[in-house]
Amino acid sequence: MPQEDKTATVRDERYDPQRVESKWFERWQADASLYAAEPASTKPKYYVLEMLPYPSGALHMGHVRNYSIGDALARYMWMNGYNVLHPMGWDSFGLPAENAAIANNTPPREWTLRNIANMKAQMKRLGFAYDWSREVTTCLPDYYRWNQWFFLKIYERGLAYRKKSKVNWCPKCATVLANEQVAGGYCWRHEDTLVEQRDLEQWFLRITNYAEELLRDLDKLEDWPDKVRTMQRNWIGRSEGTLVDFDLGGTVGPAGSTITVFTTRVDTIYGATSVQLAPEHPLVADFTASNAELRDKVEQLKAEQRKAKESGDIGEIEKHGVFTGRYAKNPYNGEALPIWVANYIVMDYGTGAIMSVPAHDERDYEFARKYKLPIKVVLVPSSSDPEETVAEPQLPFTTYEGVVVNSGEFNGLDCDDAIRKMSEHAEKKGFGRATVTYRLKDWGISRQRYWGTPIPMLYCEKDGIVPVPEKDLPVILPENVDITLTGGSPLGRVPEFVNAKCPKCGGPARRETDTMDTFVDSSWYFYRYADANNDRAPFDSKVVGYWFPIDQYIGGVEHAILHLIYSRFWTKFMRDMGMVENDEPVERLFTQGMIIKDGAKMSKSLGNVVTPDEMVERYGADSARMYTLFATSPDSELDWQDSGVEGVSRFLARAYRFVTQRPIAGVTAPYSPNDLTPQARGILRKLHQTIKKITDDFSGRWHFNTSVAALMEFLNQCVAADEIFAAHGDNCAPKPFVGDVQRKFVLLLAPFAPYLANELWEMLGEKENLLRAPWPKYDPELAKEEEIEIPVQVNGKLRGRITVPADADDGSVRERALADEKVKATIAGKQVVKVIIVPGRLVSLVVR
RNA sequence: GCCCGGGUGGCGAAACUGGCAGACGCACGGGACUUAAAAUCCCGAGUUCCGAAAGGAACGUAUCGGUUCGAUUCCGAUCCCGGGCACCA
Repeated sequence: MPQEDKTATVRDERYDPQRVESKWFERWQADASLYAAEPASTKPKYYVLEMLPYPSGALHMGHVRNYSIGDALARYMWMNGYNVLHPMGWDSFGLPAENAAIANNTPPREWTLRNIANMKAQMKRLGFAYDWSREVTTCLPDYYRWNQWFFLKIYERGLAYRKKSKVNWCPKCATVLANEQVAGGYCWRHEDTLVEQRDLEQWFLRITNYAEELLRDLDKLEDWPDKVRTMQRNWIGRSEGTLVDFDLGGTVGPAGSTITVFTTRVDTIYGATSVQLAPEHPLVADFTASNAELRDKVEQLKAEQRKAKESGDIGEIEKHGVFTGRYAKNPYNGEALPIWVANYIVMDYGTGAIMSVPAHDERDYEFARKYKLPIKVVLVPSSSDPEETVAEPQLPFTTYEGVVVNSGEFNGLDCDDAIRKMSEHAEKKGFGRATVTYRLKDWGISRQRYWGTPIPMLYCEKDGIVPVPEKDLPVILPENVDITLTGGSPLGRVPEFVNAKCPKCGGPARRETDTMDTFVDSSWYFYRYADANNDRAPFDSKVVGYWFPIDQYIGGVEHAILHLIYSRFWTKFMRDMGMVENDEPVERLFTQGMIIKDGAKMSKSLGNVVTPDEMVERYGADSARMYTLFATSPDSELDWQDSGVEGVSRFLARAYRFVTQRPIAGVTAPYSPNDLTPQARGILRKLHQTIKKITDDFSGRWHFNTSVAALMEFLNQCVAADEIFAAHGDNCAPKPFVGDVQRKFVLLLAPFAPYLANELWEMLGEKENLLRAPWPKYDPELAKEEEIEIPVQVNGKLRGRITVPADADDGSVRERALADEKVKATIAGKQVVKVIIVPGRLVSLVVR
């Protein structure tokens, strides 16, 4: 029989991943529709998404890990009958392309597209099942034109505005630097040049309009990691407090001028002994106008603060301050408080001005001690004993568990009441009001860079700021721009780009030369996947309505804040525009751990990098992928060990042999488990336990490391039953049984090692695409153990083991336990006080 | 300083709801096959102690304490590692 001959030839062949993988690679290359999502389907939809990479040149192992998780899930969902959307794209604008262009004299576009081609080839070689017909490349006009379109919509709705704002400026480069290009306050290219802060006109998006909703809706994201939700909550930084106006008494500015301070502890305001201003506070300039000495001191404070901020330790700045010689009136008690300028007060939180209450604030206490300012107690610990005289609290006393004293009409209130009543009082009298502040700032999107989306705005001498009309989009990013020159936005040096006509008056106008932050690109790219080739709109709302929200998003935790907040913001504003119906883009989020090796994060500078290419070459894609899943659970840090890849590779070779030594092709007749030998029944039982285990892992905790371990256990048991699976094993187990075991094993392997699984699937005579083959179902009856071993504890210590039928009742288990020789010896001469039986798990005896 | 994770054999790890700690893999030791090696297959193994052996005992999940018949798991305190935020008023 020809069939037998074929079996004989494969049997001696060793598992050669290169041969197997190149064969399937070629086939998959030829079939573009293989992983295509169906536009309309009666199947339930499933949108699985992995964070798109920046095309830096080559994939690293972190990518392989990320994408192996998503790919396993996508394949599993396909096999479970879902219409799966599993796309990929390129976050391809950004600074490295410009740096590379300068270093290699290659235009950013060319450099980027070359990298994309290389990384796409790597992804294909790794066997990731992406629908490439939906590929999104953010640096191409058919994508970024929609960034521009969105910008116009945002501007129309008043959510984009222009404001002066501080940027990093290197005087030697004569250009703006991104934060990442500033190291310890110095320029990255000129290590001896201090970076300055300059005021530049920049475009901002009003994300703060959504601060409250972004915060509130975090509660809805139950399938996001708590860690990410907490990080976002902190980032938004909602804080309730009170604004209070301190009258300047006409000493400066027009009569009636005030300083507004923000405080969360208005209950302590009677204890304020000074007012502290940030060095950047606008009033400071007025105070120093006629006092050169004071001005110098303030400049010094400013410099100290800037330096501390840049080097990231504003938290440890040594507190300095200077008295301005002016006073402000505390509206609650009329006290005149000295106004100071201090280096630890920052302008970009609250109002840049605080009231200083040394007795009840750590920082104010420290400052007051240093400069010998008065310390006034207005809060004492609430005592359970009303007779007890008011204790002098240990200073500074900063908790909310206190009672207000020395505070006029508010004496005796506890903190929460005092805060409420004193805010109301201020409001009634007109010198203050309760307020909410956020740490979240509006999103500055202007970048003085070349390689980004041009902001579609014009400046006309007559008409001022004029948006580019929608019909003129896209504003194409010009090529052949010299970006090696220094001095502001590179686009500003391209006259053909800058010089334009005002769409209103037809007169000369100047184009905006800044480009957009690349986080704009990644804020909505996943909507584009749903309708990637639409040339009339960013996407069709109906199509997006079908696919959204994203069922599962997978990526690194490093994007927990910026990318994921901007994305949520973008979704909310698109919803308000009527473009989408979902409030949130992502239903479930998974953040995988990073990869370390030899105790440190894998990085080129540390020289501990393992590349996907070398892994694929040495072990094949299946082994490399499966190892990233096997080494540890996906959410943990992965400690890379080359020998671990070897282990997985050995397992795959065993799996190959397991099927090829006796491939039962095309035999699918039913068989009765009752006709099997005990050993074969054991295998069948283990098979169904393994199906359950892996199915549970996919629907639950995603501990794919234990899924792979379960496959290994199963295979080990099969290998031990050699006579069943060896050639000519017919008299040990019937063919239908062997074929059934082999097919199900291959199906279980498919999400983790797609190349090998497809090869074995074909070898078993299957013609149908493995992705469309149904995921095996486990049968609880077949998975059930007949006999189980139960430990017996005496006074909490393990003293014996008994073997009982799986369905034994408590009475017989108890009898067995007490009859066990070792147990009997231990409890001899003692009285059994209590017997605890946990069905199927253990017996615990308490004796005296 | 505050908020999250985490600490288990020689190594990577597992243990889902409080129920046999160390599954699975690596490395290691022994054996089979081989002229030999590689590959493969089988067996062993937490530590310490007792025993010639079969076998047995004690200890053991960062440290100390608590709850419980029983704790890697729950509670309290401490130490260490990683991440996030940080004079945020």
